[in-house]
Amino acid sequence: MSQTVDRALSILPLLAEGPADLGQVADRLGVHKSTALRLLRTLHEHGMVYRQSDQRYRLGARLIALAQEAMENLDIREIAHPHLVRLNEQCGHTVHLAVYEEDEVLYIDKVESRYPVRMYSRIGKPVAITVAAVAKLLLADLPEHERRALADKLDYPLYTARSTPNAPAFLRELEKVREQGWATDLGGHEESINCVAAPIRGADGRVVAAMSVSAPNVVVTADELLSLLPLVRRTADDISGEYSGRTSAKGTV
Amino acid sequence: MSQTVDRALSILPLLAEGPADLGQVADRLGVHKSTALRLLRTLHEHGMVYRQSDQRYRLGARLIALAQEAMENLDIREIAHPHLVRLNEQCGHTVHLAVYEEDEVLYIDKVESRYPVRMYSRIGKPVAITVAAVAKLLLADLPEHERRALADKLDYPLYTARSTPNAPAFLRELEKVREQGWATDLGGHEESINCVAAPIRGADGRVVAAMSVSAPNVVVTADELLSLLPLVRRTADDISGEYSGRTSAKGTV
DNA sequence: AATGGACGTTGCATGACATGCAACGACCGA
DNA sequence: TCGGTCGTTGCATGTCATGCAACGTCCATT
Repeated sequence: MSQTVDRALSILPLLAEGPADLGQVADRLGVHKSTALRLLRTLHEHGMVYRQSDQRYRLGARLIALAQEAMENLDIREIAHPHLVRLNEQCGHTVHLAVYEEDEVLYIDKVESRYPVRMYSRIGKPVAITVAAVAKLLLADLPEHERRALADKLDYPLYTARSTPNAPAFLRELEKVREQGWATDLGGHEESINCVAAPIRGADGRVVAAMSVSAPNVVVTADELLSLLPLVRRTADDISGEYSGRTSAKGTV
Repeated sequence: MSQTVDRALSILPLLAEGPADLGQVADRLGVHKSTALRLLRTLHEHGMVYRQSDQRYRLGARLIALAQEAMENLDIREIAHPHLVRLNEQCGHTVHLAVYEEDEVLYIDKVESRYPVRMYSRIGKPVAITVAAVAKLLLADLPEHERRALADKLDYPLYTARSTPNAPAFLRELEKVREQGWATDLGGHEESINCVAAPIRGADGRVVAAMSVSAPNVVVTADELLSLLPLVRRTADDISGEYSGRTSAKGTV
């Protein structure tokens, strides 16, 4: 691996925390100022970082544009979207689509109940991996050794009293999710929010994505939300079928 | 500028067009396969590219996550600025915009008072975290354990007789601010200066920034300044709406 | 089965180039 | 006016990125 590139890329998450000046970047990288300057200049030429008026650096617009393109290239997203919209029309709640990649789970699509306009605001954000229903489904499908290794590596923040507290509890939960083929998050992330989720599978049966319906319990109780499970699972299965080529888009009404 | 980093970054827009294998990347870059391999490996370690099951590379999840953070950092100031200017035109006083970042509260924008008497502050400078109205709003929104931990860590300098004296008093004040949804600083930082502040919230309801109007009491009394509260809150809500995508900026269709 | 080709991967010798140093200029606060 | 901080630049050094060639593997073809 390349030391120079490694250093340059290390600057990006550093700047994601907030703007930083040259000296701060150099310190955090453990290199000379002039070295940091050259790296930042190169990043700047590619638009990955932006230099604001006070001369401090922050992440650049090009990064955002690239990420947009990256998401549009995910074909699961394209296939799933109309199904998510239809589900949203039927139940009225927020619908999420998420994928797993290298120790992270990301929301890649969202249909917000109250607003017809597609919102990108939260898309791309890593989800609370230890409690989110979609995360459980995606991790439950990993080979056992990977699952175990990942569970040990994770932090288990106690968002609420119902958050998954530690690795053993998480592994037990994943086992349960694996067997039943669906998952919930009942107030594990935010006290008043419940989710119910179902997996989307590829032709080989492996889970390629997961979708969920979320609603605050001031709108519907957990039981009422759970009654949507058959509908959620059917939607997920429809997407699975289309993604793996078993059915066409037109076939599902 | 660094040749190695330059080449590595050139891979990203290339992959944005769609997945590519090692040979294609090497060709497009005009380098040897082994060179391209090393660059891709480094990118991979940082999560910027992802290797899908057919061994082809595509843009990775970390890129999307980074972009998400970048947007959240970039947007608020740009969106807020015209609103701040308009508010300043209406009331004539100094207007501040601040965000919370790693145990600090920073001013990220400021519109100067039209009155000759101006208060000292600088964009990018940490605010007096224990007394500033914007700081109270931003800290009041933190999860309780973080709030408590931070309150214990802070110093409580007695700028004036009305400065917050210690952690318990600060936590009580934060609780009050949290409930009422706005905050003031009446001579807590400088004897003669009063502020009134309101929170700006993202789509998920969390406080992403705070804005305030400040004026010395030789210009307006505290009561007169407080009468501006509805206007300040309305401005903050307008910014919140635009930031979270519920409304669009004026002039854009 | 056998063979050829395409592709990813790995040590290695070479020199291109990234690095740290020191010096300079600009800016800010005292 | 002066000292201090910060960004910037030219340069000598040697680190480290590079291309080469060889190897392993997987398919498709014969």
